[in-house]
Amino acid sequence: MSGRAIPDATVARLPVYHRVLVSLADSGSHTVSSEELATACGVTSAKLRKDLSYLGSYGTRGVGYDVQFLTYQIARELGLTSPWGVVVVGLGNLGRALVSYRGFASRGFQVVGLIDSHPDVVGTVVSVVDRRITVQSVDNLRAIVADNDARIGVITTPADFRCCRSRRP
Amino acid sequence: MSGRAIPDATVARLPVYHRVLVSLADSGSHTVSSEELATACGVTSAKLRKDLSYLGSYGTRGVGYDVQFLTYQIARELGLTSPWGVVVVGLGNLGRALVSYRGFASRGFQVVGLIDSHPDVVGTVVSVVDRRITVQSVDNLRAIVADNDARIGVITTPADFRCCRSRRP
DNA sequence: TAGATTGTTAATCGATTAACAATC
DNA sequence: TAGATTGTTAATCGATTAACAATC
Repeated sequence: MSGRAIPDATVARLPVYHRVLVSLADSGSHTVSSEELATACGVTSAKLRKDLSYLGSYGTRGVGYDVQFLTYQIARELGLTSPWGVVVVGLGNLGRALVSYRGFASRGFQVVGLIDSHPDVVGTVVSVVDRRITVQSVDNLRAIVADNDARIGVITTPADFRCCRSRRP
Repeated sequence: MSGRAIPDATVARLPVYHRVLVSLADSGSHTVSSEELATACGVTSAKLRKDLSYLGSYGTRGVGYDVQFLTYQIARELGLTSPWGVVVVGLGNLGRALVSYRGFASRGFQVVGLIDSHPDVVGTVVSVVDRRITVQSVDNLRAIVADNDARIGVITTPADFRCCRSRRP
């Protein structure tokens, strides 16, 4: 099953299934049928079973799916089992608000680098959820990304500044 | 052409075409070929022409499309020619920041109502871009929506509060 | 075993693509 | 007219659906 490509339309629905499964687990469900899960996700049970079949055979005929196990398998497929590294560029009000937001960590994102252009800000230490990170110059961006395998960049600079820089690279 | 249903996949791409056309107009283009526009939108020219053909025949063979005219036709199809009414519920920091954000108005949204639960806030007048609107109680929500033909509700209340209310309707 | 539910099949449906006639 | 580009056709490709054999 690992060699086959999963259809785009299926991949697009996996996050929905994952979210609904997490909330099912929160409300105490241990097992769920394709019919129940499909209804909760707003799709048909046939489509849901077809989608899940691309991941593998994780259900039990006559019983349904184990909520924990299926949640994990989808998370694994989506690359949610290890956190995604994020670099935040721009530590104004918005940037500082974002890095202290605990919702990122709980959803599998981890801030691994902070960048700012202002000399007074570079070198300062900022609290990021459970750690403290030193703000660095944009000159170090490439190294930060490489060292931490960062995959996502969040740009929280003023709009006009962003504009300026992209026109004078 | 007005009777036929436009495929979902096409409708999903129209906002992209619209945005790119607006920026082409900003940069002074008067005419654009399907090849140029498609490249700028990240699709193939065949797909673009097929998509546009569902709206009508708005191009000129041998020449291309008039940027202004095509922009307008897509805007009309998307219902962007008259603003969408928005009601904002919750006038804390986030709600107040949103209603004063000029980006909504320039993108075809118009705040037509403000709701808050706090008795001290109800009855106060808030500046909304170019007008001033009186904050009302949630009891008036239905009337506000009906009177202004509001189509979008933005809920900017604390998460736990939102939770509470949905469990005790 | 009997009932329930999955995983898969095959048919249908919708979207994409390449090619080109129409035509400015 | 000659060159360019649209709008449309028909073939291909991918997604959805309903049905049901497999099996817990």
